[in-house]
Amino acid sequence: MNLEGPALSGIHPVETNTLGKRVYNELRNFLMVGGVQPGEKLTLRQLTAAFGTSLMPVREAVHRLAAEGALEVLPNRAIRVPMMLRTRFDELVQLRIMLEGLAVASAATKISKEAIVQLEEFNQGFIAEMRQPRTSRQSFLLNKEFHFAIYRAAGMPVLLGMIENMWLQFGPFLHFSMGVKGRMATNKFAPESHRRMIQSMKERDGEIGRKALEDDIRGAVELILRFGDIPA
Amino acid sequence: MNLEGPALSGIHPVETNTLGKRVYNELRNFLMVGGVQPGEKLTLRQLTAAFGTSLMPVREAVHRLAAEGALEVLPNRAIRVPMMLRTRFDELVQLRIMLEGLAVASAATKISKEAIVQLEEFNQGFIAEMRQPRTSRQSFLLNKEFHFAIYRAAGMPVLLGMIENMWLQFGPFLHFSMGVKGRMATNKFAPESHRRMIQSMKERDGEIGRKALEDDIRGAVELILRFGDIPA
DNA sequence: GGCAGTGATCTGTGATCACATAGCACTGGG
DNA sequence: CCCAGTGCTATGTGATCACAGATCACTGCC
Repeated sequence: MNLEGPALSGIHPVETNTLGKRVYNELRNFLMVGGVQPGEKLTLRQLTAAFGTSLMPVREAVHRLAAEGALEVLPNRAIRVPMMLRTRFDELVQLRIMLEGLAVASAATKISKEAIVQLEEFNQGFIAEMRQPRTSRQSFLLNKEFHFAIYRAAGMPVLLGMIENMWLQFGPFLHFSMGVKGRMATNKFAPESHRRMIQSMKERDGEIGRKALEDDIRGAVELILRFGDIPA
Repeated sequence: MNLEGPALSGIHPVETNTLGKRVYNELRNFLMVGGVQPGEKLTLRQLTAAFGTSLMPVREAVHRLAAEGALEVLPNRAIRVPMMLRTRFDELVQLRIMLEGLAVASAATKISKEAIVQLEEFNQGFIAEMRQPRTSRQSFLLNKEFHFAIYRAAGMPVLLGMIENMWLQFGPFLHFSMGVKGRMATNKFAPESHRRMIQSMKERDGEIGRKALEDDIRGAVELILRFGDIPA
């Protein structure tokens, strides 16, 4: 059997082997898009039933998410989604602006031309999706892909992990604005700040990109604060 | 039995209940002080033997440390301490300066007078310890306590967790400089920058503190680069 | 002599069982 | 009517067993 050449063009890397990781990824995505309410309690056995596995993979996934701050184990050993307090929200916003700002600035100095083209495609898709009256989860995903395409280009893997972590912890806040009031009225100025970020990449000017990103985040934050009713 | 009053003055909170957490803490400290060599492989069963428990608590601790970037699970599912490459080292330094700089600046605006007094005590102890010819692990611990007393005063719990994580990932680098060349020749200028950090707290000037911290870190970094021989 | 094939051994993963404890509805005395 | 006491249920934690896959030394054919 010839293992070289085009015969293998249709082969994909195996779909994330270990069961624990699959549970982790699904639960993670579920949290990141605001699938559960802050303060809501989860139980291992309830999750095992949902995923159809045994306790073990769920235990691993939950513990890992707890280590990342996306879940919380109370002194009672009960598991819940962290409460969303205003102080925590403000801290997360401040950290996001700092961390993602650094990533944008770093990316501006080293992103490839091909990646910039891809950025423009993501943003086109994002804009098209936002024109639809009924903003869907798709717009969220496209927005996320746009942002992380930049962050990946920064070439700072540790920072990238931190930023993923921030988005993860931010997820439950989205529930407040998106879940309650139907799908969130997406930030109207996002395409504009995205355009400025792309422009900064072309001009290799990190500080312009950093400012555009800050505006992008603050735009979303304003919406959350307006619609979200976050407890003090 | 009267549970109020001074009868309970000698009671301490129970020593970190769950077995998994104890293993996690011990392994964590071991890694943070550079107890294992970068690239060294670990096995669960070897650790279970060392800790005297069953596989379960060790599995939990190892997975958590892997989630935090202090350990690494290879595609072979083997577990090892991450390799210490120069690019990663530089990234960690950059992030430490940014994150810990923010913490210092934030602490300067809100730290209490009592905490400042405690800072001076830590630094006195640190200086005294450094005068000893044979610099021990004690000086490392006092230095750590000094830094984290400031970071805790910043009142930013999420940031605090990130910084702990950075120190954890930094640990194996210390092995290079401390383990190989005997105990590291501690940064001679550390007391000076510590003094400047204390001064900035008193004057409520975050930017002075941030600069002092950066000098402190860069001083240590220079030592590591000089003695450590970190692979490219 | 080099190397594919093979078997034993070791390692991480997943399932199942056992257990201490938290949570809670119920009850009976005040 | 309130509340301490009590037993039941559910939950997270830890131990043990089973298993697939990786690693590696060995072997025997080319």
